[in-house]
Amino acid sequence: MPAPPAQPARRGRGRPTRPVLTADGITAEAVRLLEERGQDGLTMAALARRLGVAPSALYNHVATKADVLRAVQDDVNRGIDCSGFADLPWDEALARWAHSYRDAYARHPALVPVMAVTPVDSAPHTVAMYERVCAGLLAGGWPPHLVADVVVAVESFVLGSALDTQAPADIFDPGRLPAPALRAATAARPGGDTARAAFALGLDALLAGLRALRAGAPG
Amino acid sequence: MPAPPAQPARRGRGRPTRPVLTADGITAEAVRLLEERGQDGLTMAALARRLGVAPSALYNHVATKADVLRAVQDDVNRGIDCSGFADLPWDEALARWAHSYRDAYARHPALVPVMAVTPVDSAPHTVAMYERVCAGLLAGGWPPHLVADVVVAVESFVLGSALDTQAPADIFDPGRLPAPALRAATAARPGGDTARAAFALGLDALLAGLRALRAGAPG
DNA sequence: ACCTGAACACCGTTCAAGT
DNA sequence: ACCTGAACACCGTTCAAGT
Repeated sequence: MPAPPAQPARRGRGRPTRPVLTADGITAEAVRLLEERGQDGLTMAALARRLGVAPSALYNHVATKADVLRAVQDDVNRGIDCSGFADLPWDEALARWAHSYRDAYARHPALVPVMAVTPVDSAPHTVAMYERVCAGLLAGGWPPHLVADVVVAVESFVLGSALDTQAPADIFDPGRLPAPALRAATAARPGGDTARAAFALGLDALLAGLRALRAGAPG
Repeated sequence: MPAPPAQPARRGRGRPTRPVLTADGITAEAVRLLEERGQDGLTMAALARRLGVAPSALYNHVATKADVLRAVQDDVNRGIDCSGFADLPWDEALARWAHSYRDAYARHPALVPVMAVTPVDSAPHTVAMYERVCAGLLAGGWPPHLVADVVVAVESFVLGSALDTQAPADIFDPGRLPAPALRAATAARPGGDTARAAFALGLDALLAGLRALRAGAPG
């Protein structure tokens, strides 16, 4: 959190008597901006305006906008629930983690491509998350050489599902094109939160398959 | 394909004697540009330059850049292999489709967010793809009310996996942060194409789970 | 060291003018 | 109808000048 300066800082146009910005304060404001205004709303200019500062001032604390996104991502990962890996069976822990992970990125879909590609190095909360997940899978008897693949597979499904939450409800409407099977399938689909239903079905299937795979391994 | 004009068109600065551009020609060039220069390389200015035209000329044929991306996406979907749904068991067809789908979007990761969110309406190849997939699942005995969820679940995994192919090899390196389980898991991971290994494991698990679910349904 | 303000090289998009 | 070229309202980023 950006500790509010005891005295109102910065008047003139030189160096302020006390720093106005901190890297953490920039990150916190970026998270808020992303939540309120979405992907396109997070610009360096908008971020600076909300911090009461000229855009160029940000560059004293971050190197690039990608830097800001990485910090925001680590902050989002801080909120993902890994608690199950401490005391639940690995599959139940994985289910809890996957749900929490999906929900977090459904709130921040712009971060999905960032998360899929950004090295974990120097992102402390992200490393802590993976550490708990890997420890839980190892404790659950998964052979070490498969653990990373299991994590990546579940994560790929989670991030794809997070993107899917952004799809409009009528995404599968074929318009005036002929598509009887597609029409039948969408017509038979129950109403409600369809993205959540697809996620639940897929996660159940994925976990059932992983259980079967795990049962075939020693340990 | 943009049929090359029989005579060199366009000299002066008024209306050309023959149209220089077509919507299909713009799409074809956009696909090439995206493959050669990647996401950031696909700008309206670069597209216009390669077509020998001023950027504003594009707007006589497409309404927005998002329009171009939608057309590119439908063109990419044209290349996805749905052949299995005609004569293979549904699970084998789904596996073939998923592999082809993942490979196509691994080549065009910038389209992943587009694909996840864009309505299928007026995208003929995309509608044709979903039609074959749904028909195959219905023919395989899936209850109609589950078909769309199965499609979306597999698709979410595929698109997440396509993004994962863009991750650097050392994405899980925790740097100097303490993370023994994460280190053990990454150290035990065999070399080679790790993204493909994770995709194969996840797809196997997902399909095994879907088979079990399908076996519990009538048909 | 850390801010401001001007500047740079871009974006996507609009629109009057030309044929 | 379909092009050009100028223009608009943006981007992210750099940098000299100020304290």
